[in-house]
Amino acid sequence: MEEILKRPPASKDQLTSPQDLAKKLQTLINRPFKLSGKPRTDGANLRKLIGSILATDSPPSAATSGDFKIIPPRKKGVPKILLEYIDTYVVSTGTSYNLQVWNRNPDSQSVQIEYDEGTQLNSSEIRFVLAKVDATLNIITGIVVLTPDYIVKKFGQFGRPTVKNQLMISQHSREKILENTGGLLFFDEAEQVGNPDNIRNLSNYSIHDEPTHESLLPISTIRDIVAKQIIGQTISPGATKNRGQVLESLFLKSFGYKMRGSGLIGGYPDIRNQALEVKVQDAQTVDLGLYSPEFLESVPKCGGFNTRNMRYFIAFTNPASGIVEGGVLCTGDKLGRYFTYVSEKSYKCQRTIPMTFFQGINGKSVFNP
DNA sequence: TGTGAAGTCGCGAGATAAGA
DNA sequence: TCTTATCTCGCGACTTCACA
Repeated sequence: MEEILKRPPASKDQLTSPQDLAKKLQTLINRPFKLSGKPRTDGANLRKLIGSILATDSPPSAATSGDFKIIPPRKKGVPKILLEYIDTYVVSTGTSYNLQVWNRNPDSQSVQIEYDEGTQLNSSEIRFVLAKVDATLNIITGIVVLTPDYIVKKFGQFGRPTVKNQLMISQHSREKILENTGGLLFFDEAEQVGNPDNIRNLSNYSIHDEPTHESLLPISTIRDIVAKQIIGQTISPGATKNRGQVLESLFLKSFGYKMRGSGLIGGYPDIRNQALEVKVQDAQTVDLGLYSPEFLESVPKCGGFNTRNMRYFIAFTNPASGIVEGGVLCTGDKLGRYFTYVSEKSYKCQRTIPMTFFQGINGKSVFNP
């Protein structure tokens, strides 16, 4: 993306009005836009396309570096195309579109850019540019420029922020671990929990039952089960969205739990009856979700376990074959000693927009229709 | 069944390190 | 000093789950 687009306008009043933004983007209607199937790539391509048009069609002059401050740390939540103070989104298929806004509440007055002369640009002034793409014809069929207040009035408030914690396991660390015996990095519990003989009782429990003295297995027993029954198993790379559940099923079977109903309901931890959270990972990022051992938090209905003494198994799968080649098994408190937590939580606000809304703008580029 | 919340995958881009 | 490679991490699209 052009460098000029990454700087805010020289002053707030230089921003192109949203009505004029919609007019400028009219040229994109019926323009070819091939979806790659990689969401992040498609989002970046749309941003570049919109950016290239706005950068060449009498854009605002950009502020010079000493004249403004970006307030959020690490520019978190600041719109990508700062020059026009917009974020862009691809709307493709489905019956509704899930608009996700990262690290800011679009309906708040939170300051994003502060000019030295005293004026500010805040969250509620960011404009949303949504492009409806026909996935069959591979063309842009409609553009809509929306303001946060319009979205709130028409579709309702943005939902409660969803927090997401992440952990990084570098390629180097991963390779080192896979060189260990059995490809496993294991740390025993500080104090032994449970009894190895409890495995005989597990058929009487559901994995969602609260852990008890009669159900908990020591983490060393879990290690033996992982080594013998989990490592070497295949989790199909095709099952992209439910690989965690496949791994959970493998544990369920290995522990001897009886499957009841659909069995797997997600939540934290995955296998509550063993105070065990399981993750499948073949990329560097491990998505920890709402709970992270970085922050000590008690876990409800989990026998007094907290995020630090919760047991974690992170399965390293081969990205091509899906075979579990190794992994990490330890309590939460050990994870931070060997891997890196992504600093500061990210959160997102979500707002569902029915797809019928986009059908109404077919062939048009409009502002707050 | 519809909707909001939570979870998953993994890419893009910026930062940093290594090499020429 | 410049270029290239690698690492880091922010976050977009999509899926799934929980619950009213």
